Amino acid sequence: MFFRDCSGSVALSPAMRQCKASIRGFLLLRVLYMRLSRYFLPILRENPKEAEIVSHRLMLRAGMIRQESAGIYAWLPLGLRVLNKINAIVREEQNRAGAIELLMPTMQSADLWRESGRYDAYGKEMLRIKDRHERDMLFGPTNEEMVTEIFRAYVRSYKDLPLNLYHIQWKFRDEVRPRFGVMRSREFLMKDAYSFDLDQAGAIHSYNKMFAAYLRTFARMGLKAIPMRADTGPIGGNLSHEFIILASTGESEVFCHKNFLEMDTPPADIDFDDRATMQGVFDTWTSRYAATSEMHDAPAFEALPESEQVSARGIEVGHIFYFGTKYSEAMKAVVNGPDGKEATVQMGSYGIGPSRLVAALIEANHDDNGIIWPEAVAPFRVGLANLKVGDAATDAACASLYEKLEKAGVDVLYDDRDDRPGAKFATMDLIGLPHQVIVGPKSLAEGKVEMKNRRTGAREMLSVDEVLNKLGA
RNA sequence: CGGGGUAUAGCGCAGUCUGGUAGCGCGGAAGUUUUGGGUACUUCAGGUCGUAGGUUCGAAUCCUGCUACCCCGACCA
Repeated sequence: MFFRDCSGSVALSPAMRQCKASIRGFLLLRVLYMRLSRYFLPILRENPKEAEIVSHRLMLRAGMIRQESAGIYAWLPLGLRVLNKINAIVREEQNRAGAIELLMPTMQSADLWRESGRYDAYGKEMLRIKDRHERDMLFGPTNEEMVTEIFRAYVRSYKDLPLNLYHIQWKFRDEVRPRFGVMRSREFLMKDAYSFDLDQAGAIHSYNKMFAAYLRTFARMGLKAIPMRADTGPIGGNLSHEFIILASTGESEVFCHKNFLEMDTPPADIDFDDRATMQGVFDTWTSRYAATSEMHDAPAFEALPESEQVSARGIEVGHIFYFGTKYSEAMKAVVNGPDGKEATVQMGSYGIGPSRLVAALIEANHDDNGIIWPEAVAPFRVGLANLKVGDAATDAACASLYEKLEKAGVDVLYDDRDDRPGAKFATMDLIGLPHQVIVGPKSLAEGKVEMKNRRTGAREMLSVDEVLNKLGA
């Protein structure tokens, strides 16, 4: 606006002119950015042989990821868009629950881990590296030590509690056998949050807050995640839940009450600061039977009426832990309490794997033709297909639709490639955008375009205005 | 970490047994054709056959070492 106003009468300085030009260039780039002919979407027509499970196959075919080493992947533009959408939801829900984002480094000093005793305990899964000065470093598999170090450096008073710090950052665990694409990779993205409280009651409340936030997070992605009592593994502690989504290709066997599939998730305006409310959420969601095979209690499960038993396979998408003073004690993270005495802080940690979630979402949402993205995480909401590039009327209709959708802030990918209709349909179905707007000379002759719902397959013949209306543009 | 396997064009594969200087399909480029569910045809480009060494007049092919990747199990966000 400012530039348009001054461009007419006022002489611009060279710097201003350059600035204006670069802004115009930026806008132009933004428009071209989502034209398929100018995008980077390396689709594979054939199935890569190494991909055993459907999500891995579809991620490779849809040009979302590329393997660079065993268990190490590059995220291509389409995959990155999904990852970012997931991260955005995770962030919103973490913030809503009172967690605060920071960013810690991937490389850590071994000394930090020697303090907690985990440098030797962690085993070969931890990637150990020496720097040029022969100092022992490591690529972090998790961050309890580092966040505790940061906490103890600054926090001295109980008045600064409770505190929950999180980041979304790449982790490395040198898995013996990475497989299933990004489902079990060595390098993976993790949202890890760490809570600090003065006492156990406070720590339980922090745990419950994350518990509720996780239920909301997964629900927003269209996933029904079931919290299951879990083993704590090398993190330690005695209270822990895994969040599992049911999928036939899941890695673990799970058992639960069928009611989980119908339970309501906490609303957005629930009071995260009210202990009773949070405890209520926790109690409700842990009142029914739910366990992974490691924690399975067969007699208790079989005591349920058979019609209420669900025995299935599941994918772990989140894991939360309350471990008390395991790290704060070893690393001397203490605060002065109201009584003037030093108290060792109570901690918990809370992980979600966004990169794994991408695969899990595909496992839960696909058909023979490809991926079916839930709206909330779709790389683009709308796919606009021009069935006859070069036809003036079709080109004009697409350009107009494209521009209006863009202006309304609708994520749209415009397939303007000079290609056969069949190829475009196949591409759209493969990459799974929720809405397809199909524009060709036949329907256009009647003043209509076709809108197809990827999930239901339902097609409607609509006017351009009706399409814009439906998409909220 | 145990067991099994693979490595030849961007992807999927044949050729290896029986040594003679590399081929098919898809994809890519150019063209003609076609235009509402991966169109057909023509032409073209693209490979030091994972790597190092050995045997041989000659190695993708035979021998040895190494590396990478995949699968099955035991382990894990």
